[in-house]
Amino acid sequence: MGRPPCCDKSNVKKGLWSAEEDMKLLAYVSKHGPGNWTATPKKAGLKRCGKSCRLRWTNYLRPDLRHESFTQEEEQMIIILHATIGSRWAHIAAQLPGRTDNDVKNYWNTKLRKKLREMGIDPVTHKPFSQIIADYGSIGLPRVATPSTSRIDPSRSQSSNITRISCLNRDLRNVFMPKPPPSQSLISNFSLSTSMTTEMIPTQDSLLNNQYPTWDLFAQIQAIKLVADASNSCNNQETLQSHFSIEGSSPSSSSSSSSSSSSSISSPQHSIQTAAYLPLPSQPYQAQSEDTPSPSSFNWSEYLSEDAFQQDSSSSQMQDDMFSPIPKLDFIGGEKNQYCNGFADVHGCAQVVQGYNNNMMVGDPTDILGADSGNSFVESILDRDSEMLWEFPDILDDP
DNA sequence: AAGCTAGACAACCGCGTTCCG
DNA sequence: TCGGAACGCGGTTGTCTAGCT
Repeated sequence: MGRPPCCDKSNVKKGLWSAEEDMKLLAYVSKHGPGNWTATPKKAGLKRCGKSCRLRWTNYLRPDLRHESFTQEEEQMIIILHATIGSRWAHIAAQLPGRTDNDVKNYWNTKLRKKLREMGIDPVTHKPFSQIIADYGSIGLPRVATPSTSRIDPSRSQSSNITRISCLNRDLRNVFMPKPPPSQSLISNFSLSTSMTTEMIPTQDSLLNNQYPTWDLFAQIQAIKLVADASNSCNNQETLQSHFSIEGSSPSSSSSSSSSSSSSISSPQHSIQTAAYLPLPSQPYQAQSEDTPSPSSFNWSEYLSEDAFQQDSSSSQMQDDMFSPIPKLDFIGGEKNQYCNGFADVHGCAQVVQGYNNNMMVGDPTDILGADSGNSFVESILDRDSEMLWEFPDILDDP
């Protein structure tokens, strides 16, 4: 495809806009309104192509734009949305008043991605790196030939893992995810630990086309709004926990978890699976006290000792629900937006987000990336990871 | 002070989708 | 129904600037 006709002129100016050009465009659009961008540059007296004018207006001159830096709430929103729907910048930006897709995209690329990396979280999958490695090992993907990798020699083991990491993304993308799904974490958490074949993994398109009920894009966005609203309306963490079951970890408790060798820890995988795919409970999730065994609490020992290809009843059910051609969830059916018309529906959708909150945003979810509480957020993730690695040092080797 | 580098942000490019005659 | 134009989107590149050596 060639250049659009409007941009096919050799005398079209490119590059940064001058103040004079901005004034001309602003004056014209203010008078005539946005639209008909092909004719705009000529009528406004600009030597620009229409596309460039539209972009300038959309990304910079529009009066409803906010030009100040992103707030923590916005950061959190972006991260959650990115984990949920991937790099759909326009959709993400639509949830952030006054922000453009370009703003969000740039902010993600320059700030948030780096931030997550520094926290040890893969910005693509939103999973801790070590968990990705564990997943990678647990499914027995062909490993890169490294001469006599030792289970005992940590340095060798480490280099082996690095080797794995280096090809992990490629393998995951090419073998399991031909096209990255909206949230690779949610999909891969499920798929990589079960016997599902690649054909069973929903594609991005199928998810967005409502073939899988909990993935309706609009529903997710509504859900995210709900969570955000709830977060804002909650004055303290306890209240929030009672609403959304922020499991276990106040900032103080998260650090203590690493010192014990308890074998029962929450699995990011399991919780997210539950949040994303299990049929909806009729009641909102209840906050669990630390003494009370939680239905969603998870035992890595049991999990890891299981045959990787043997399904327990819950995961089978989960799989049934997720991949049944006819959706089983009660609220399924009808128009796209119908999914989230009522609270129950929104609540169901919100579980996707809740899963993320449970596992990623322990601590104050409204303050996940702030300098003050960032440690609790990161520590809790890394604590769980290091605990897992401590308990199962071989997990990164052959399954 | 000059050169270099990384970060931030603006703008462009290419492609897919939608609109319209 | 079809084809071209317009639009929208995501990825990429270009430019400016602050900080460092």
